[in-house]
Amino acid sequence: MKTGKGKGAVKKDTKEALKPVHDRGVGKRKAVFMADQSSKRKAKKEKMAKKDPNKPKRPPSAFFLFLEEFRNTFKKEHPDVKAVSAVGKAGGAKWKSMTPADKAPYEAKAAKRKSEYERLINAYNKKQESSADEGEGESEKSKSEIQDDEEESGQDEEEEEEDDDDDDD
DNA sequence: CTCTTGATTGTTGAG
DNA sequence: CTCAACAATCAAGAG
Repeated sequence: MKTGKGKGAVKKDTKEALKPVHDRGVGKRKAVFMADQSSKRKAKKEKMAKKDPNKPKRPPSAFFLFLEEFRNTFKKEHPDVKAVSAVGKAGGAKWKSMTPADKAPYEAKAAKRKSEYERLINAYNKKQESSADEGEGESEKSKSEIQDDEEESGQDEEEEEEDDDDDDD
């Protein structure tokens, strides 16, 4: 497999009700118009030139979560091999070997982290808003909307177990 | 930087 | 403006 930096990654519809306006026909509009327009990468570079230390890092995906565990296992079997690259390759191979059902628990956890991440981003966005407005906004007004909170509430730890063992398909 | 995959993000073109 | 889709960047782990 090519390890290009980025490969297939199509986002899912935000809403199931969202039906394709023009069928998937438009689909690869890139083939239609984007002959060799590399403006995309360029535009990014120009526009994205700011790093915010407050910006929360991305949550680990199911694969990463799996890797964490895999590293532990791999380390035991290969105490001499400390190269993360080796584990990465081995993990990737195994990951593909695993069935979606096995990945399910990891995906569930990943989804959880994503929820937390979303909340961080929310706070981060608000913060940007505040500071952007007044420059340094260490104001206390934000207490009404964003609450650091945690505890209580709701960390539901329900494991999403498939009720129906019935395999579809 | 190496290396894995996925997910989030961002830009752009079309409607 | 919004949708849709792709392209790219980034996430961690140890040397």
